[in-house]
Amino acid sequence: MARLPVYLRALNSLLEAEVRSCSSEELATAAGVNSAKLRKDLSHLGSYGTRGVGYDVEYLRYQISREIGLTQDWPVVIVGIGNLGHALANYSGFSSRGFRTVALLDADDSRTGELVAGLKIRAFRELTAIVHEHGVAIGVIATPAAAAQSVCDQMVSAGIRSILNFAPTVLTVPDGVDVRMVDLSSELQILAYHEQRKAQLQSGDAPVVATGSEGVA
Amino acid sequence: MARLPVYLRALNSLLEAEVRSCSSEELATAAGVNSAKLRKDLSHLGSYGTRGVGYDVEYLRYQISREIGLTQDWPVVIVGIGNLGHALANYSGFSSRGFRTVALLDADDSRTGELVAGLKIRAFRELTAIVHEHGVAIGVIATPAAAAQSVCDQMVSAGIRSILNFAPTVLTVPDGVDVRMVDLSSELQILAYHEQRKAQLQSGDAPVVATGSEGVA
DNA sequence: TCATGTGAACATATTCACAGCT
DNA sequence: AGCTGTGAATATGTTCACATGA
Repeated sequence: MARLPVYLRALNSLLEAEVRSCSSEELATAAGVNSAKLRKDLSHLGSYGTRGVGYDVEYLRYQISREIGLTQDWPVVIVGIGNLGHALANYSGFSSRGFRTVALLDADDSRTGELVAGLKIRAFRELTAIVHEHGVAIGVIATPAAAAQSVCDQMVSAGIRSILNFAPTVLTVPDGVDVRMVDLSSELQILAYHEQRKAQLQSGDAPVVATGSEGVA
Repeated sequence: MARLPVYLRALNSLLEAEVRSCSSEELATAAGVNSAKLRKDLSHLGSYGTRGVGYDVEYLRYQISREIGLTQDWPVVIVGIGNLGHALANYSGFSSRGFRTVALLDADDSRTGELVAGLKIRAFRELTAIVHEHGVAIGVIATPAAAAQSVCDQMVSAGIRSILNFAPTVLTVPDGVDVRMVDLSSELQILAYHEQRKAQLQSGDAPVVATGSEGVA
């Protein structure tokens, strides 16, 4: 189900190109997946295609939006307005998809009142009041790692049950709370791992199984 | 293998807490995974544990670092110095793990020379020269979606074979080039999906299979 | 005739449970 | 006695290939 947003984006760009209808093959190519996988994914939502024809782009786009829950409004709070929090607050991809940033919070009171992306930074202690006032269900953590678990705990007691965590630390949460972690450094590490493999192959090394330090025996 | 960075982070925090040795159970808890999975993952790298005892934290940390390729230096270029590129340039999690940002590039020439995170922004056209000069193998794309494919193509022809893409668009690359995509808005959408499910369950709705529009029959 | 939707085959990933080593 | 490393069992995900229906 993590692929639905990708399909949605592909459908949006087809719509921009004024494509009205498409086959699973076309949409799969645009989304960068195999067409059988796309059809199986879509068949879980219902039968929104027409055999022999394909999918109606606009109709399918609406159905996927509805399935994801984008037909409703999602108020979001962002905690930790450093460089990353700043970037997230300004990120247009959130607001354009039904996510509405209702507050920016920072533990550093000297920053309270500072204007970022059209919103005034508020004190972290206002969290609970803001969550209740706006019915916030999703919280974004962009603090340093050391603060993240505490911020998370307070989000959970304020009633937030979905958390997007950019701090490089594992968060512990009660059952019923979802956390998604985005670790920028892990992504680079995974690339480095593959890059290293490619470099080894190219330099003609045999795939290394032994460490080279065992020798004798 | 996407979990190795997580294990590495867990080992680093154990080291900070001056823990010398740990069991698979402890490390798995710290990393937020099942202990059997952790042991199986580690066994792919080699036998770095001691039966009846556990793992030496420092030794295992080194072995994982080496496996990922963090014992070598990885020069990185970041293209697109908007809010996100700015945040990435300042992100300490990169530099602290062997990744060295050697250049910040932006297509907007009016920004050339501007100082960000201690580096001067340079013109995008310098890409190839920079890649060759520093032996850059990893490129980060933080441009708007519309520019991403073109930036990607030029990275590839400059010799970059690993790309971290923050632009919300699917990139097409030749064989042998790795792309990892980080889509901030997709992450929120996935949370919204689960949140919607939780709300439905709580309000006592039966899981909806039919659309409600078929009626008669 | 054509492309969807889907069972069946295949592949990959996770978990269990215990043999083997310290 | 205790914890790793791993085969076997299970679960999940992907791809194939074709019956089905517009």
